[in-house]
Amino acid sequence: MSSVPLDDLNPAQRAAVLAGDGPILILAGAGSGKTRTITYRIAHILAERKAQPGEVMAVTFTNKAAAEMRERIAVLLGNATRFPMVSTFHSACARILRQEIAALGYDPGFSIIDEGDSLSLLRRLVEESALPGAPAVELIRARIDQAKNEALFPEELAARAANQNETAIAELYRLYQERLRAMNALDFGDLLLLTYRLFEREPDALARWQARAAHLLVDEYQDTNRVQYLIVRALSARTGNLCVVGDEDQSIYRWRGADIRNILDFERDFPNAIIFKLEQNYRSTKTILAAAGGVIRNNRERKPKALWTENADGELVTWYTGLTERDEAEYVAREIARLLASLRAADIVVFYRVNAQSRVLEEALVRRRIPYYIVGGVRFYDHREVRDLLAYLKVIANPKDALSLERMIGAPPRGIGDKTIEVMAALAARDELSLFEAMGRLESVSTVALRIAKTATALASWMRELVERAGQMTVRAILDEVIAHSGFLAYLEGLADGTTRRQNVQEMLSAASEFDAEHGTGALSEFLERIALVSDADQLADQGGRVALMTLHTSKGLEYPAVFIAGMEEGLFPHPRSQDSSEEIEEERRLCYVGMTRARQYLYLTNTVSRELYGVRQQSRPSRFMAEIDPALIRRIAPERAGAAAVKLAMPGESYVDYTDSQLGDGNGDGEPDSLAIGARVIHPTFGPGIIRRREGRGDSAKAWVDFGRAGVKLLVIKFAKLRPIA
DNA sequence: GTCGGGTACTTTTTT
DNA sequence: AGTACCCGAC
Repeated sequence: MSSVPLDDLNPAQRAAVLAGDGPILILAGAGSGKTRTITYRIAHILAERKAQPGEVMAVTFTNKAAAEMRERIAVLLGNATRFPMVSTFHSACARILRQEIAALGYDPGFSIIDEGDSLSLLRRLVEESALPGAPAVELIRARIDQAKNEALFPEELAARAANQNETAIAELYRLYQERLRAMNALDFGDLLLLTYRLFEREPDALARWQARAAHLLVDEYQDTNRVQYLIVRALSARTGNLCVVGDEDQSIYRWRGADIRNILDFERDFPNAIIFKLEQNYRSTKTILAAAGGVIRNNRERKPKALWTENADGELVTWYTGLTERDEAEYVAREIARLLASLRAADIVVFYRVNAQSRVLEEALVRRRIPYYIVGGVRFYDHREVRDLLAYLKVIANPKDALSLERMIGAPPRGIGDKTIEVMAALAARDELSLFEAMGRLESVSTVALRIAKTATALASWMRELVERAGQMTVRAILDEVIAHSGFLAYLEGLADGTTRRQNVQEMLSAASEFDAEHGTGALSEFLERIALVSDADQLADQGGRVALMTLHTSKGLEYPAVFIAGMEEGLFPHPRSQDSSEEIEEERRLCYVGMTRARQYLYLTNTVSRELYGVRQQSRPSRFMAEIDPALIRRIAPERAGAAAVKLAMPGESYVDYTDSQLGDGNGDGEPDSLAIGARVIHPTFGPGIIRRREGRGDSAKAWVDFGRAGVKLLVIKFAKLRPIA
C-alpha cells in the first residue's frame, strides 16, 4: 500500500494529518482544505496500518459529502478492498440500529418517518387525548424534536415541565413515542436518541461499535447537537481517538439543536486535545475574504482567528439595489448572462434566505433562457404520487406502519374511507392487532358493508403475501407488482398533471432499478432508508451546465466561482424570526458569512427597495450586514432615479454607480410606452390580465402599478415586465 | 359513507 | 404543490 502524498498539504494540514492518537480539534476556516485534511488523515491512518478499515468511522454532514470523501480515500489508497465507514450521523445511526434495535424493543425493519408523517400523527394524538393547554401541533413537534436533540426522554421532559402547557407537551411526547413504537417507526430525532439510549443501556452493543470507531472523525463539528455529542463521546470513550473538524463561524443549525459550545468547549471536554488551526484560505480572492471577514468580526461568540490567502485581490464585491424583487431578479439574470461569456453555468450559484425567494429568480432566468435548477425546496420524494407508492413499500417493509397503511388504502380510492378505517382501528385496539391485521378481519364486523369488507380482505391477503415474497424480490419487482395490481396507473390518469406524475413514477422505477443493481434482492428497508435520509444538498447531482439556486443553509460546504446572494435586506436577512436574541442574530451573521465565503472570484450581494413576500409588499432597508462590509471593497450599483427611497439607503462612503444603458445590457423591454398609459389594459405572462393604475419615472426605470384583480396590485418596472397591451 | 371539487393557507432555515 | 377543511353528489 503506497503512503499518502503529504507534499500536497501545507504545514498545518500536514501536522493535523500526522498527529498521533488522542483527541484532536482541527479548527478549519472557510476554504482552508478541511475535507482534504480529514481525508488524508484517514488515508494516512490506514496506509500506516494503524488501524483496519473496519476500525475507522467518519461522520459528515451530507450523504454527498460522505460519498465524496469515500471517493477521495479510494483514490489515495489505490486498490484497497475494504473501506472505512463514512456516512452522515443519521445514516450511521440507522445502520447501527438496524443491527441492534431489538435490544430496545423494536424490529430491525423499522420505518423512518418524515416531518409530514410526524405532524399528522401528532395532530391525531392531540385530537384523541384532548389535553388541556396543548399548543399548536407544529410547536409541539418542534419541542419534541428539540427534546430529542437534547437527549431528553419523555419522563425527563415531564420532570422539567413548569406549567400546564409544558406538561401537555411532555405528555404528548410520551404518547407520540408510544404510538411510534406500536408502528415500529422512528422519526429523525429517534435515530439519534435511540442510538444514544442503546449505548447507554447495552454495554455489549456499545463495545461492538466502539471497536468500529477506534478512530472516529467528525466533520462539521460546529453543527453537532447535544445527543450527537453524547454519541460521539460514547463511541470514542474506549480509544480516545476522536478527531473533530469544524469552524464555529460556520455554525448555522442552532435552531435544529446544534450547540456551538460543542466546538468552543472541546478542549475542556477532551482535556488532552491537540489543536490545529487551518487559516490559509485557498478558495476566495483577498477582497471576498476581507468582505466576509468584516461581517463575521462582529460576532462575539467565536475564537479570534486570522484567515488569510495568497490569492489575488480580485474584483470588488458588487452590491446592487433593485426597486423590487423582480428588478433584483432581472439584474441577477442579466449579470449571469454576462458572466456566461467567461464562465460555465455550473460555475454560478444564487443563494437566498428563504425558499419563497426562488420563484421570482426562476422567472427571470426563464425569460433569459438561462438553464438553472433548484436544490432543495420541494423534494422529488414529496410528490404525492411518489409518496403514495412509497406508502405501499413502507407497509411491505414494515406492516405495522399504520400511517403508510392508511395512505396506501386511499391511493387509489377503493371505497374504504375514514369511517371504515376508524372501525379497523377500533377492532385493532380491542383485539390487540395491528391495523394491517384488522384490515384482514373486517368481515367479522357487522357494521361494515360486506362489499367493503371483502375489498379489505382481498387487499390484506395480497399485501400479506407480498410481504412474504418481498425478501426474495428486488425493489423494482415489488414496485412493478404494486403498480400492476393496485390499479395505480388508472388512478394517476384521474389526477391533475397526469403526465408529470407518470414521469415521476417512471423516475422512481429507474431509481429502484439503479438501487437494485447495487443491492440485489431483499434490501427494501435499505432503499426506503436511503430515500428518507437524502438531504437537499445530496440532490445536488452534477447537473452540469446549469446555474444552481438554493438556500444559504444548503450552500454549506460548497464553492463556486461566482456567487449571488439575493435579498440582503432587513426583514428578510436577518430573518425577522431570528432577531429576538443576540444568539439568533449571530447565527444569521454566520449564515451570511457562510454564503459569502462560498465565492471564489465573483461575489454579488443584492437587495431591493420594496419587496413582496408572502403576499405583502413592504419597503425594505439594506441588511445590517451590508454596513459591516468595508465600503472600499464594494462596487455599488443603485437605480438611477428610485426617488427618495433609494437615496435614503445611501450610507457614508458609498460610491454610487448609476444605471446606464450599457450596464443594463440588451434588456428587451417590449410594449409601447404609449400603449401603457393609465387605464390601459395589459396582459402579463405570470399575473394575467390587468389594468395600469399609476405610472412613475421615465426611461429604463419607469414603473407602473398594475391591478391584476385577484393577484393584487403589482409594482412593475416597465422595461422588464413583459406587459403586453390588449385591446 | 365515500369521494371529488372548491377554498384557504402554507413559509425560516432541514436531517 | 401539498394539505386541511367544507360541501354537495352519488
